[in-house]
Amino acid sequence: MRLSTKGRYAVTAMLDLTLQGGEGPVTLAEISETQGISLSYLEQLFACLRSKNLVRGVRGPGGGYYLGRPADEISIADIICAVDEWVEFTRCGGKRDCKDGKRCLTHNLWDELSSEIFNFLSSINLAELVERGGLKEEGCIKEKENGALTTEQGSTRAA
Amino acid sequence: MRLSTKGRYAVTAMLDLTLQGGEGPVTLAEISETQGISLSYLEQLFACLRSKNLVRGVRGPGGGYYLGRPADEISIADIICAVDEWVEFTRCGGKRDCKDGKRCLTHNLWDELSSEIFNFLSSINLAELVERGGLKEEGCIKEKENGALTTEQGSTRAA
DNA sequence: AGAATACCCACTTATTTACTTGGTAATAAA
DNA sequence: TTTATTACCAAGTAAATAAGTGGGTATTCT
Repeated sequence: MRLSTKGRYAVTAMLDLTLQGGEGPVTLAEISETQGISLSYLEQLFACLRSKNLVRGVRGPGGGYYLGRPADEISIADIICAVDEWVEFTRCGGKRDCKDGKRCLTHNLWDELSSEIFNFLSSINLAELVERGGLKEEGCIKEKENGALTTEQGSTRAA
Repeated sequence: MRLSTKGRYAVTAMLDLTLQGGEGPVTLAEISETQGISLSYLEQLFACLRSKNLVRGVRGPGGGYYLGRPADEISIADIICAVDEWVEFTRCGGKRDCKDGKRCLTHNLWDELSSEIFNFLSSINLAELVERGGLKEEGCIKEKENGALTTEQGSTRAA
């Protein structure tokens, strides 16, 4: 499981694409400007996204990028997987001794936690995010009563 | 939001601690051996965990580490926050022009997604993980027929 | 023809991971 | 009291990754 800023960049860019996508293709230059991501880095990210058919490029003047399929068919997990490798590394998989069971247990636990997060991210798609203008609306996601939500320095958000 | 292998190491080590914790303190050497993490790297991770009172060290022969509080009061988010910095960087926070709204919108969307993941990780504690030997059991998390996740209501899982 | 765009690749730099080395401090047991 | 065992500490190195640069080529619209 891996969820780094790289994946976040990709999600942010895809959100931008979804928001502006109705009016024809969106150029990387626009996204670069809007989101403050370097153009060439965006190109690299979009090369990944394109290879997974999450976006479709159109060359020439007036060109740019479309979503590769409807926004409600692109999950956050799709995007992060495309750029983030997401390698499920269990070192015990083959080479090392894992027959005592103890090590495998914690590994299994982590693996399941990992796939749990994956399923969660898979259950959210771009259309939902954009429709709601966020996640806060009823029915989808509720804030905790303690208001433990995003802040710039969130290290004190623990329960 | 950040969820790297560093946090995974910490969670794995804490799981190991929870599993073996009943029989007195657990040494870092044991965890290092069991989990295949270098001793000094573990020391660094545990320095972070200790500073947040997630673990308690006992020096001298027969020493080692205990959990800092009951396993059902330590969430996965607690652990990851302790070692992973978890800085919520929204560049638009102050300096750059963010009045056109477009950029802020995608940033807000991401921020809320980020805190959603945070809440999810906050809702899982070590005791649950160990009790169930995993997450798949009924009662905690149910899979929908389509494979997406369901929670009791909304997405704020009962912790 | 020329400009705008995607597309491509090889490189650099900065940051983070993961590990190493070489210690000091406390404490249980010999 | 000595010694071994552990936590604790700090300053590094090495490797991986993230992020950005610079130089192109290929399409396609005007």
